[in-house]
Amino acid sequence: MTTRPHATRSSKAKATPKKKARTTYHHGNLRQALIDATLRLIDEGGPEAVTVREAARRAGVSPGAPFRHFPTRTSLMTAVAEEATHRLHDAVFAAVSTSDAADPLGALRAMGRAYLRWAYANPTHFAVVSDRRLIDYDSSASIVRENREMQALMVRLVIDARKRGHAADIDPAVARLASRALVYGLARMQVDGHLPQWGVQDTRSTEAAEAVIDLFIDGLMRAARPGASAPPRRRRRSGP
Amino acid sequence: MTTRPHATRSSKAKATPKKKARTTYHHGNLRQALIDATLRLIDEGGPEAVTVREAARRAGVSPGAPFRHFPTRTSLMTAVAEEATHRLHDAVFAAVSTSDAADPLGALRAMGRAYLRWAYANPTHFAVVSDRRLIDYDSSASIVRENREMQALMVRLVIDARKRGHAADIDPAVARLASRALVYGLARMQVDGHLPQWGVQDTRSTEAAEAVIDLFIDGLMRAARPGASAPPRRRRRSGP
DNA sequence: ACCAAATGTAATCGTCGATTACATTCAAGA
DNA sequence: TCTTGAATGTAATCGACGATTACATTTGGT
Repeated sequence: MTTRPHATRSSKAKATPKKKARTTYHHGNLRQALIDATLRLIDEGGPEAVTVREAARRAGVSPGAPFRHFPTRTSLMTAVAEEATHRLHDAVFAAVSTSDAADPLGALRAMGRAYLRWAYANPTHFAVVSDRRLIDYDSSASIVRENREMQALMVRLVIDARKRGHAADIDPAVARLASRALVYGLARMQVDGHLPQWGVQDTRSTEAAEAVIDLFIDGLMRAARPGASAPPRRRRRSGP
Repeated sequence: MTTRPHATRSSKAKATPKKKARTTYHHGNLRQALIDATLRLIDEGGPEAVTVREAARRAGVSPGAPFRHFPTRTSLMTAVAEEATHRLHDAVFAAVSTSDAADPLGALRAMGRAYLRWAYANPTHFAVVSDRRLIDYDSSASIVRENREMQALMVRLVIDARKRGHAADIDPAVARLASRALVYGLARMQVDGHLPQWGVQDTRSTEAAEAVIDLFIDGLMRAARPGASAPPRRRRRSGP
């Protein structure tokens, strides 16, 4: 919050001269414009900096206009999270779908990498997706469903790896929690400002995070049981 | 935040009949009373629910009174984070200090466990500590110092383990990041509501998390290099 | 006993989220 | 093409909040 009124005030109208003084009475696509404006606000000052009024201002409409589309601030945030979850979901599934079906651990690695790459490339979206206090999680069927699907995919890969003898003989529940925690922790640390804030262009964050994932998958799941039959070992980054 | 005015209003005065109508003009220890009230507010509705006015209300003082002690809402949150960081710091160091100096990996495990146990037992404090957007991180020398000390301790343990040949031949930077991410992820997932919300009494969350830590330390750091000389293997939970 | 510093009160300002009544525009059916 | 109701934006309002100031009370040292 909350407020920080002076900063908000200074940026309210003068700092955004791009406001092109809409000529039509109806905006045209206010709903999406509000979502986009919200994303920009999060980019600039974090989720706490989001203000329905400011989003309306940037969309060039009156403070009450958003009410038609989003009756509460939470519903606006939830809409943003809905869009973000959908993108994350697609990125993850796309990565897994192009990986070798006979190598579930490779797919798991691809999944983790895709998740992280997305989170690092879109810290704004990730911040909204990951903090369930910001949104009305259960009110969005799509968010719940797509999250379930990602969870289920991960579970399936872990179980498959164990069946094929690619993974160590570990309690699957523990392995699952470890996988989630590792990836989530890497992403959240970045978002929460616990890691060096290198630019988006800089690949060091991504590389470090992917090294951790490789360490986890190779070392733990595979090498922890050296006698197990392992699938053909692909060199890193040989995939798409 | 941000407001949720009706809920706030309903609890403003009537729901807290314990307000003992302070007879003295001066409160006595308003500063600490405000910090305590803030912690209770976070417990009830998360960090976003914290309101300087409500904290003042619960302390039984006027809305302007906190200004003497905390000129901004952020400074109040920072004070809370200061206290929380100190407790976390002490818990972590106490755990490590009572562990075997010849077993750095055991100490690392104890460190991770202590961190997690603290976070799970005090999700409120942890939420404030971990989200640096809520506070003015650099303004608090003690927060910065104590965090640095915890970081340094972890690095020392990892390096020591490698020197003694207890840890696998892994890039220390990667191992460090992995350790941090794993523990942070476990704690943050709990706080962010991504794990089953078992009661504080229920030990399942803690047990699951500690199993992950054990998996990480035993499986990855140690067993990943089966030939390495390992310290005397203590059974789990044999320590304090 | 006195006074200055510390501490709390009262009042005020501008912003925010939420909500209503009202105005304007659009689009579907005649 | 014209009408009309639904969709959409405006204006105005309410109570709460963060911040800040002037003023009142208390406290503790001398």
